Amino acid sequence: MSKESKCQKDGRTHLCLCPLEGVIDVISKKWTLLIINVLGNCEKLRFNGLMEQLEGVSPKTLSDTLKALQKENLIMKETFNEIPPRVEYSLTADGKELRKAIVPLLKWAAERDCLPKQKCVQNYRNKPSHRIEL
Amino acid sequence: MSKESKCQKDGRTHLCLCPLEGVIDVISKKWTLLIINVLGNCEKLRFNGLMEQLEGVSPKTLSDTLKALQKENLIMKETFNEIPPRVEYSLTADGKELRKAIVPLLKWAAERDCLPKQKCVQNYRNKPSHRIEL
DNA sequence: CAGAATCCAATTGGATACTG
DNA sequence: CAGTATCCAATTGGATTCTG
Repeated sequence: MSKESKCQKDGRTHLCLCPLEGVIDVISKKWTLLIINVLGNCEKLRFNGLMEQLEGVSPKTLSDTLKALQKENLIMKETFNEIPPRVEYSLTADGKELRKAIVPLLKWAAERDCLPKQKCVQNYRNKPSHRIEL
Repeated sequence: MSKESKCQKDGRTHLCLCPLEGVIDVISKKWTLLIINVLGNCEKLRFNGLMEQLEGVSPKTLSDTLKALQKENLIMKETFNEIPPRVEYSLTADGKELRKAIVPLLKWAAERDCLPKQKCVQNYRNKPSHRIEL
């Protein structure tokens, strides 16, 4: 989804950034909510730590998503000059706000597991990224 | 995003529906949050009413999204046998729960309009789908 | 370890025209 | 009015291999 949408004002077409559409860009990316959530749970995580917590994400996708989240100022990256390299990701203040804001959504989602089609009700909570710590 | 993910249990691989991933499927669709929001604002809306409120959605996309939301039992459709035809969409109880759950997210989004890059701060609130009524 | 690079399949969604 | 039918361009994200 494009971040820019057109607004009409006094006959001229110009660009605006609509926050609601902006947030949809952010949270609609497949792994975003999960990342925000686990970083909320764990405080700091390294690249491979995230790979594990997320279970199934590819390095490319994770890398892309992390960059997008940094650009949005939702997570921060701390690099240590060591060998082997160490990099730690954590939520920014904005990211923590977002995490708070999605908690009701996560709870709503978690409570929907009474749907008939599900077969793995007892198991999914074992997935680290599905744990919600308040 | 696929609705099914694999879970391991006692050596066997079987399918499960993880609610957290399920909800991401739902809300990550481009117009979903906007639809849930305007239906929360307006109670009942007809197809073309939604088209107007949403400003920029194509009939195909709206139609697809509405079907998906019905399937998820988030909105309901009421058809009247009249000519010309009349159809009204509204939130189900589940949909209303979802709406409540996303309010913090919408507010968070609305408060982010202090970002530097924006040029249309005064205007976006005029977009009906961006109004949030509590 | 923390990614970058490449390639590719599937999904998404927009534009447009048409219909009961 | 409330969609459906087509067609198509762009985006997304997975698999895999490689590297500082």
